[in-house]
Amino acid sequence: MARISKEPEVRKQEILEAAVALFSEKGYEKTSMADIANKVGVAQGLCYRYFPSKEILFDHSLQEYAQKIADKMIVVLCDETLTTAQKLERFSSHREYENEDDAYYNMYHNEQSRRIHDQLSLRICEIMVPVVAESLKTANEKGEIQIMDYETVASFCVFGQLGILLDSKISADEKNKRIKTFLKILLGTLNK
Amino acid sequence: MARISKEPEVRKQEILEAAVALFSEKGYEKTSMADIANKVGVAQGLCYRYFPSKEILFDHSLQEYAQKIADKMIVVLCDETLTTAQKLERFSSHREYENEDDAYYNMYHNEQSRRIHDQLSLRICEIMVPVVAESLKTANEKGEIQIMDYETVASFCVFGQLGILLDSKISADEKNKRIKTFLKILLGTLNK
Amino acid sequence: MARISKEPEVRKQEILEAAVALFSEKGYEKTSMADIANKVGVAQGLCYRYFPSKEILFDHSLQEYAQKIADKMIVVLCDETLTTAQKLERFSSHREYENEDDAYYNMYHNEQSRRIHDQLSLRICEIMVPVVAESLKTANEKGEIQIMDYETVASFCVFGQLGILLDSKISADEKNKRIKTFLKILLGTLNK
Amino acid sequence: MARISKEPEVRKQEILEAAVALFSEKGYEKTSMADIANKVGVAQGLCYRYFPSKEILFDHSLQEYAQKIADKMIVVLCDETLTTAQKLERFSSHREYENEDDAYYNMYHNEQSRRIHDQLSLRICEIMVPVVAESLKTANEKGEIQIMDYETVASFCVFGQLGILLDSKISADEKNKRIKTFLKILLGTLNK
DNA sequence: TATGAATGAGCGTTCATTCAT
DNA sequence: TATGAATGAACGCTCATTCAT
Repeated sequence: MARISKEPEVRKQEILEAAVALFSEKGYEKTSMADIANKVGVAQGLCYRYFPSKEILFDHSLQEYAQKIADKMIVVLCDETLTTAQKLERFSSHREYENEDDAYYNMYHNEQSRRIHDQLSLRICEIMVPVVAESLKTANEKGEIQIMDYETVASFCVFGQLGILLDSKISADEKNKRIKTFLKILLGTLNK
Repeated sequence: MARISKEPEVRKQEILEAAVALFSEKGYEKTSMADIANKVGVAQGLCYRYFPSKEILFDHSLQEYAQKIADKMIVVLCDETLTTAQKLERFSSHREYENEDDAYYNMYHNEQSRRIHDQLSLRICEIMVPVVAESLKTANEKGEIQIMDYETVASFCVFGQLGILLDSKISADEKNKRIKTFLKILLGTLNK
Repeated sequence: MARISKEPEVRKQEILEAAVALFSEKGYEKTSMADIANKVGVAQGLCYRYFPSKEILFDHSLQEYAQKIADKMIVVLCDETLTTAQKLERFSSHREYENEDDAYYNMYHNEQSRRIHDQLSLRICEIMVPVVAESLKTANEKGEIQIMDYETVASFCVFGQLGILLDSKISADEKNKRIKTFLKILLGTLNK
Repeated sequence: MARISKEPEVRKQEILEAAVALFSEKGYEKTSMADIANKVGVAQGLCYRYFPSKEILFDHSLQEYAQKIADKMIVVLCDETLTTAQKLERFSSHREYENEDDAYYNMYHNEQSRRIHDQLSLRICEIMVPVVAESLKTANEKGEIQIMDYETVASFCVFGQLGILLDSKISADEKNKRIKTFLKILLGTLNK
């Protein structure tokens, strides 16, 4: 086949994107390196130039996706024009972070890949905790709220949402409502 | 080889136990059905009499283990001789639920099997939420605390701990302290 | 389970019937001894009391079925009230030998089991040749037709139909017509 | 092991030839993909690059062999230097189409593989019927014989031989004689 | 005669990875 | 940098058959 050379960085990213899409669609085991190479339109061997093993490629994919979702959340959190209350409002509306258009959408909605979904959720939370902690600290300094252990509170605020978000029996609207209400009370009453 | 017949229920449990042990030790992919059969001391094919596929055996294992850990937690939660404060005290001391003696110990401590660890943690939380909700309701009726949406609060209390528990950079003692402190404040201040 | 003893002959027949049904439905390889035992409602081991191996059970099944179909054909051939022409008429109407009600019907109509179909067709032909030869001899003696080598003629008459019968592109009516027409001419013109 | 790359077409053919040889020798079930790969001197997995399953490889083998035998027959049928009588003469001498030297020889002579033999015979017949029909048509136009439904006559001529050819109790010479004699009479007397 | 849990060998298939080109 | 044919090891799974009861 015609041999198309590209900038290494570009190729690497292409492979990563394809991997994310396929892992999210079919899960780790059901996705083969051949599938990924195929999707990129590239020889199997090439993937090994950029990622030494499937395992490692998978880890990068997970990180890539988690970071991508987290980045969207961070934009809201760091928007200095919003009050903490407003941030909460928007933050708990999880739908903003997903987009039917991009390759990542499936991961949240394909029951087939629950395993990946679980891991991904945890990775996103891990990324978010320090960011939220920082955000709480700033709010605290502004006098909006007063708490002592930012890390712990942030951790509860972030991971605490998982139970509700992962529960497929609750509607999206209900999820928003519950999370928002709870966080408001929690952060509000934590004021001394 | 000498042929040893057992009650189906017994055999099934034997296989399940071996599966739990091995999956927790080496992870899903690195554990083969042959490994499991070997550990039980039984022909490989026999496993398929009781579990139609490795996937299904794995799901049962996960459930089995999650339930086992959860059961230990539930004992504390339902101990009517303890006050809510005491429950919190003991509850946040996670070590009680693990036991170096049993086959399950590895799962929490083998970095090799983080994937399983993640899933397991989530499954345990899922089991605990309704139990905790019930517990909160009881406490509420006793007048110890006053909250409105037990489910949501329970969900945050349970899943909220994950961030701290899964963080390998925090010592066990520190974990206990942070969780206990946070929950005390949360449940205390939630009183109207 | 309740242990139901039956006359050996009856049991053997039961197993044979179940085997015929399943082999015809799913083919040799896709049918397991367990399937057969299940269908009879009997323990797997029991089948081995009556048939020493699956291979042998299969051979018996094929023979059983071929004989069953052949028997129906033979009835027509041996009906002394019919003339040779009439026999031809009815004989070529293959549908008479199949019956949607019985377990055997599938074999002719399940594209999945072409392999078995092929073998079965040949076995039926093998059974029919000597019978047809005898029939031709009788007709000859009556002066209806005159031929020399009954065996050869019978063989051609019987196997010669296969090409038409096995051709899925020809309708049943057309098959009848072609076979009847050909045989009429052949047998008619063989008169000296 | 030393890695020897070949043109896909070449490799595919190699595998096909090995498959034909082994299937014919030991039958479908007794031949494993490992056997085939071994015979080619190649990794087992490679076979799956060219044939997605054993089943499909088998079908191709059958077709390959049937076509090979049929091709030899067709050469005779299409030899314009022979009269129809001569063709019959040579045609019925089946031995010409088999060759102890080639890998295919066993198939006809190994009682072990009767199943394959049966299927193969039918496949060959299917290939031959239209060719023979065409040949009859040509002969007809030359005025040598006169018949109406080439297809039907061809089908009887071809499939009709099976009973005799497959009968292991008849010697090869006797088979020739019977077939030749019958066909001569049949085709001769079909003239109007 | 009948059960059905247990055996054990083998098979088809997959796939991460390598390497000659 | 890129190809893709080839490797080879392992794995999940099936199943005919056995045997203690």
